Amino acid sequence: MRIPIEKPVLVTSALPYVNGECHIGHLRTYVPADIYVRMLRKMGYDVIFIGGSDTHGTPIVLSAEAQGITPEEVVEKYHKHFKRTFQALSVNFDYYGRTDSESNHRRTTEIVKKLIENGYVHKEETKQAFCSTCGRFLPDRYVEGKCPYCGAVARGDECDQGCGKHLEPGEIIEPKCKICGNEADFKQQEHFFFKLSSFADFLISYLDKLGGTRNARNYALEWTKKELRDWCITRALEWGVKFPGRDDLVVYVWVDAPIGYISSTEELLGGRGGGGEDEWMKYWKGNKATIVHFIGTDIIYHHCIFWPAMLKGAGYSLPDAVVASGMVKINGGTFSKSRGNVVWVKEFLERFHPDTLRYYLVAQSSHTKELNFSWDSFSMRVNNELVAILGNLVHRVISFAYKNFGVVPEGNIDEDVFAAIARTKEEETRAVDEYEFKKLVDSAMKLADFGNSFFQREEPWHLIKKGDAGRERCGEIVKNVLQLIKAVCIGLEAVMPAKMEEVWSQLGMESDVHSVKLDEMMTPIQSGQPLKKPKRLFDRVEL
RNA sequence: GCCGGGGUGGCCUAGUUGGUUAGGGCGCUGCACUCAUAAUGCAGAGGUCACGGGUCCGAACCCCGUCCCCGGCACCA
Repeated sequence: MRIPIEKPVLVTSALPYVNGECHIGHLRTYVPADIYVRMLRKMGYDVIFIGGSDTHGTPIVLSAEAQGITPEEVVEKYHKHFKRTFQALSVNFDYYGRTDSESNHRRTTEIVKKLIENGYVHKEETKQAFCSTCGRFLPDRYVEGKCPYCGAVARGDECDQGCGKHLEPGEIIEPKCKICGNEADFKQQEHFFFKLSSFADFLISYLDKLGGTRNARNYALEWTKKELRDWCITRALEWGVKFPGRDDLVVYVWVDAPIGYISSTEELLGGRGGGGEDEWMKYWKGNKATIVHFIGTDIIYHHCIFWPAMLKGAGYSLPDAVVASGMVKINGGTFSKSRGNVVWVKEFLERFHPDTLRYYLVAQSSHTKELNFSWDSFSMRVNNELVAILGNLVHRVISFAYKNFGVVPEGNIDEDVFAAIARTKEEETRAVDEYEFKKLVDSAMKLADFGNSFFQREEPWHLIKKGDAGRERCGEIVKNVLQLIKAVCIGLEAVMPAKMEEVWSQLGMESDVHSVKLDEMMTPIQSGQPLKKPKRLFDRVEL
């Protein structure tokens, strides 16, 4: 689906939970989001790109305790880490915020109050596991015991290894705290619930029109067919956004996390432009903008069910599209830190150029499908595609041209060449509309292939030795292939911004490759423009 | 169990409304080329599209049944 060109666009990328380092699984969402934003800008859209760190919740509190530091310090450490990682990978957010910011606390409080005012929140007494050794209430994932039905080991609210039954609070036998290993018991506690059940009809019609990838919509629609249970939106915890009027409760992280999209927009636009402090409302009130969320398939529920219901209940604009990327596997297995089945981005970048990773992440599989990372497939992509097809084309042609002409030679661009470029431009545009980033790179690489084939067929290295006429025809061939390189470069800038900047410079282009529009693929390269001495683009990967 | 996504030559994979010899990549074989990072180009071998039935002039694609793989099943970031 093509989004309307007249409206401003807000693209967000899921907020990383900052209690550990960035691994390549995270990037499956951030890199395509960045590529999408770059492509939209090339296509003439007015876009802002928002991201941020998710900073609240029990895991961060526990992580802090384990390290003997405060939650603030944990958050600070990994927030910086993620921010630096994104910079290193050219994932250029217009604003990268955090959910523990003053403005997010304020916006979350405002929205929760609005939900209460509108009658969407109610109080309930529930049983909650409590560990007296740790002195805290335990979320389900930290409770372990026996299933009352089959006797198997059960966790929290589900008998996950036995009969699979859902367990009501208090049902589990011999509950233990997974943090300290001691016995836990259940206490009565007052909690607040969001009336998700009253949004069922709204969600069905909303999801029906929701753009983005099919997997997100299908999953979410499936849930709406079942009974929607009300959400418990409070936790007995210190670290978080206080529930209005209650000092002992904070809101559940999935309330304040997505609100981070709004508060980050506020922080970005707060003091900007003629719109004054309310500039952000253009994006979040009255459906005046297009909102696109990039997420992983693991959080579809929160973005397609819970979040739109909250926005609707509090009177905010609704997301127009949710783009969900498939999960990353490593060597065919699930991600596991303990088993060492993990690839850390930091270590990756010590060995390889960030653009090779950006390329791999989108070239390896279609966006909504699972991506199975292996070093073998990585080296194959780099050596057979980036080195052999793209790097080689750029290097052989610019080397030849630089040596024999020094500038872009005179000559006309062939019809065939323009036709191939036009076709590529169309394919690339369609790929963006469909959120098929693999098709984007495949299409650009096909054009590079065409360039190699064209150069080979015309044998300019023979022509150059055949007098003035030969030299003239040779120049024309070279100009044609330089035109192809220029077009390939524009399309691939979104995928490999740093590397394409190098190519752009070798071509002797004066403009900024990052702000060039897609239409320029068809603009003839200027004859007489001085070429730069070429350097290799990519090194072969030897494992 | 329920729901979703898959099962296409040795391997990975395209094929969105059914239509001429099922595309591409890796690997493999042969030839050509030397501008280029032993990179490139051209040609070739290799598939009963999981299995069984059905609809149709015609099905990888639609319907029914069977088998196998993966993921989700809610308060877990």
